[in-house]
Amino acid sequence: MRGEICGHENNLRHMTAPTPISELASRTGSPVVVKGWVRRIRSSGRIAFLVVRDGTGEVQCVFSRADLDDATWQTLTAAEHESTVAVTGEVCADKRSPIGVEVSANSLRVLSGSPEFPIQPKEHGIDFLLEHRHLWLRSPRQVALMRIRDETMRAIRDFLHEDGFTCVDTPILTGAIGESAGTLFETEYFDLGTAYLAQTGQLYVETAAAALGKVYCFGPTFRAEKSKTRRHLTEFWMVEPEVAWMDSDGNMDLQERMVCYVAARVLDRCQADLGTMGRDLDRLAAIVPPFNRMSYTDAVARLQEAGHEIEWGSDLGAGHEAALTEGRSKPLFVHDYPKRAKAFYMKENPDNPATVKCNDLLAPEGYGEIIGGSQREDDYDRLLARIREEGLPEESYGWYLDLRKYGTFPHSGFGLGLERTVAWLSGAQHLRETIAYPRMMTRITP
RNA sequence: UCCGGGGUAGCUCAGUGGCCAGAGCGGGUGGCUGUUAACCACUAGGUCGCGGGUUCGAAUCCCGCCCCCGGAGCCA
Repeated sequence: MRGEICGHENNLRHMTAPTPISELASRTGSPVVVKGWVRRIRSSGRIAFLVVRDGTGEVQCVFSRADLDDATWQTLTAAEHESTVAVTGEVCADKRSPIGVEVSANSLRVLSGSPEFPIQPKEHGIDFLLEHRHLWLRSPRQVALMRIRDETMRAIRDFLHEDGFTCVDTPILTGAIGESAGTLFETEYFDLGTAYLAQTGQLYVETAAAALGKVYCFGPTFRAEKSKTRRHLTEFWMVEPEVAWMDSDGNMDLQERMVCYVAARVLDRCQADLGTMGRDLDRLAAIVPPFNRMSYTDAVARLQEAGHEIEWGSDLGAGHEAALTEGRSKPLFVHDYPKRAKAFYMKENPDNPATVKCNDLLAPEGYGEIIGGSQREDDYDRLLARIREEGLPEESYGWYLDLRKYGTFPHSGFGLGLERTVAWLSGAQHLRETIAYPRMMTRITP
């Protein structure tokens, strides 16, 4: 452990502690030990190049036959793609290096071999790559995506905490409750019958809003939908803020501020990784307030003018969303959808009872819906009526109805899909690359 | 579930009725070079998804099945 500093073994470990590759540029002329994985090797009769990465960066280590003993030279032949090595040498400035320095090596230890590493520096099919996801993660593009995802999550949490939110974790194992049955994963739960994996934390986080005012949950959610598109996973992460005394307009204000904050943070802190992804940075710089807000009714009118076949009252399809966001550089709010197209808990619009106070946020460039949000129905009788209309099991919603029975209050919230947001910000074409181990209809391993 | 595309070497693919099924990459051996997905030569490597049918002859044509891909629906 960290506290144990005495003992021969720990001293040894300390002595062989490697220098992170990210620090080499500031150590020109110094002797160093670099430990990491071999990305590439080019060896020959007189000189050899070993590109080593360690998670902080990568560096080329140069081995000159004339400067090495026979044993070290022989060892080079055992260094394979993705084997682990310890290289001892001196940091030398070199204009040809992308990081300005390379290591003039005088010794090499192969710590572990890596016979025939499956992933080559070439094109592979997606099925093969997913079958080897545990190894694919080592690729530069995947590393960049994991860092962008990490920064996106940090930015979301930082924004919410700076804004006075408290994180309240909601259960993953639940009884029969959620937006709709039929798309829930089931599992046996002792003597209590069937439990379901949560497809949202919203109903629970609503109750926490009555305790803490501004709250959010952030965790994995599960949808047993038989979706096979680039925009769907069966397990994905969602952040769900919920705010007491906030109406639908305030809800959109909050979404706008959060999305802009996150985009700015990723742009600021992930430039190199966005570069690895080939992302156009101007696209992220354009994500600033305000976002356009369009009512569902206006959206349908626009679509009809553009020749789309859509009736007022039916939900927007992928083609409609693409048409509405085409040519835009910022996300677009579409609000006040027809009641019959949306979930039971959304608050009826007093100005137009056929619609509810809700909104989607559609990302540009075809990334689609990254947020769904609404003001919640806070009237006991109306909510009960909606539960009955939808044919939901009334007895399962007792505690949810209680929230309207004991000191009800207007409140709103939304769910932002992490993977869709990361895909959009990074320019990834498919959600499956934005999470380390994507869960899809046809894949549960590795 | 529906629609479309696909399944040939470890990987990416070419091969649409006719000798023993090919290339590049990767592996192995040797050579060579301040190299950048290095290069050159040699070499090993195949149940052409599975089953049946047509034919003198099937990777190739027909039927059935399985699997994968991404689009729709659904949603974040």
